[in-house]
Amino acid sequence: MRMSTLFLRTLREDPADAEVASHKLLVRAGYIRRAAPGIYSWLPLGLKVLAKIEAVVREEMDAIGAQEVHFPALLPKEPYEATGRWTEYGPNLFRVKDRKEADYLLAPTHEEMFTLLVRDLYSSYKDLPAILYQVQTKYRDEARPRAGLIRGREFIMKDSYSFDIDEAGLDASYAKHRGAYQRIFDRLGLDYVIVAAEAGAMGGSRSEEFLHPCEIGEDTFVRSAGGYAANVEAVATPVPGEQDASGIGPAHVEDTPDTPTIDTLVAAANQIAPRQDRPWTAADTLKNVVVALVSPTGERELLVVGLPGDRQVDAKRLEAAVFPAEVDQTTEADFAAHPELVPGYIGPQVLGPNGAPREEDRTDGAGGAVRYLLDPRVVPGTAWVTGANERGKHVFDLVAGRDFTADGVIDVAEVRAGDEAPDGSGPLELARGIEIGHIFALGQKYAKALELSVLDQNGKAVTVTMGSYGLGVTRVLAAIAESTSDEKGLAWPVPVAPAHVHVLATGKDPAVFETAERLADELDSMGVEVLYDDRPKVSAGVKFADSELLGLPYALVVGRGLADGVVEVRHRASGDREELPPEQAVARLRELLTGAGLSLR
RNA sequence: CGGGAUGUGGCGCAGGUUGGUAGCGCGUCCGCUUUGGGAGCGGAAGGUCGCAGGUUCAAAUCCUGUCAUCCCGACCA
Repeated sequence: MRMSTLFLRTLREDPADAEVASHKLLVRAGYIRRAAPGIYSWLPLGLKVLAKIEAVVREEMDAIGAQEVHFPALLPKEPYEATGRWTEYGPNLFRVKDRKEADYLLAPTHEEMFTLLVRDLYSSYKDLPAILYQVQTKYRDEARPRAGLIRGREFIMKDSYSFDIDEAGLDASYAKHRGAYQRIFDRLGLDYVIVAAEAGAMGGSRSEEFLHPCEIGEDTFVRSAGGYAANVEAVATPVPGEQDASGIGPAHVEDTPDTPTIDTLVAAANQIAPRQDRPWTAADTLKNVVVALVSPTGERELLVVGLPGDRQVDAKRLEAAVFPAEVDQTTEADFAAHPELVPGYIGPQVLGPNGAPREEDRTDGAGGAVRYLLDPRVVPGTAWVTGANERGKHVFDLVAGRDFTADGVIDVAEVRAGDEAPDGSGPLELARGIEIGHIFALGQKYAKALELSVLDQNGKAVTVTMGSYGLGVTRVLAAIAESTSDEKGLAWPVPVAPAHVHVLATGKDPAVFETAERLADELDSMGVEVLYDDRPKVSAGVKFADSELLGLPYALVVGRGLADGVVEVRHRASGDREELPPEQAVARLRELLTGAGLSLR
């Protein structure tokens, strides 16, 4: 490639709408351009990188026996109605109508299509196992696209699907994918952790996420020194043993005027009913948080979550826990429908099984007691200070199991650094990451919904067991850019760089250009991908700056040193420079690239 | 959905209170000079000032509405 004819314009200034490094630099360096919010056009250099990443992905997928297919991005709604996702996916689904007003969608993922394809073509256990995949553009109408390619509304994903006769087969397919993903990210030079995740939206039984640890990541995950790692949405709180409450006196109501918050309550408790052994703390209180849930069919229901007062409800954990219902803000009307909920003084005595009988046929959330779910820490025998359902009053020594019960358990309290790992492997630390891959053991949800079964050895129909495995190709590209770039620009690792060596001819001496061109040809003939900056009348400073912005792993500078018989080899990532005679420089580059795993002629 | 900010040549921005010829930097084009760290000088092209109404002799500027974009938030009764 020659810079003089390459379709490229670099920008000196950051685009105004970019916040994160990968976004700013990919736009400035002319790899991508914004077409609409969260939607990007790909320019020549960007496409080269994309192709490199896709090639690695394809090689490793093919290596586990997966076969590539390609579905349309534009699909009819029927298959998605069959699985319920036409509604479950909610506003995140791009919906379109054709001229006959028929509903279509831009696929956010393709479980349905793969399932139907296999159902149509396969009918025997002898056909299984099978793994199919595609590299396809996906569409999700994100509420808030951000950070350039990291959270876009259009993005490229490799999605694959495994089809097995039983759980053991699924386990094998799952393990194959896990291994393939590890090899892919290793080859791409992208740091990652594998964390336990919430199967949530895909309705599976178990799943793991591949996260690239990164400050600007949107996923919070935890890990312990002992090796436990999980998405914060999937952390299971260790359940303490039941307490012996026999020594705790009966619950008693106290006047606690003007204590609508946990802080004011704790202060009042220490005034009104001080403990002998230690002061009251927020952890002694039972906070009851009202949330409104909206089911996919639009039914609204109130839910009260009871949790220790020193913890807050984690919105993402809550969303994951109540899926497919959505969490909505509570309104005046919600409270009007439930006069027993006294804001600031809500207590378990009127909630769930402790409250009024349910009127199950009501769908507006009114009538009967509000459903009540407890944090796992609130085990039977624990005593709490909590609301007395009357303005200005709280109840003390209210014992779980003795004085109240709940409809169930919900593990949605915030996870904090220092919390114990559920497997006892030590305290947790919190970190952020970019989700670059997600593997799901789906089970039979889609196979059942779409009636995918095969005949087994006995001629009996058996529902197929599936897995689905996503890998965000464009997001991986952004993650690599994010983690390898510096203040000067991009700095691609060899396996994904749009080209390997940036040959720069600096100066105006014709000998410089002749030598540069000859060296570029030499490199090219041994299989090195070369970007040659042959632009005349462009100053050395501009070429250096562009070269650093574009971020090829190595630069070969032919310029003023040529008079002394040397050229310069520059290492983009480290900034190292070496001066060598031209022929040695070529040999040196060959050595460097071979060392980076490239096979050259 | 809530809050905040912003919409002015390809990109980044000023101008707006005080209404009166639409400006600067980068980029692009032409000429000359320059050429190892985003060059200099001279010339040039390129803009319905987001959109729609309104006020006014006159609107980028004031008023109303609307659309869009970006950032933060989303529970903590």
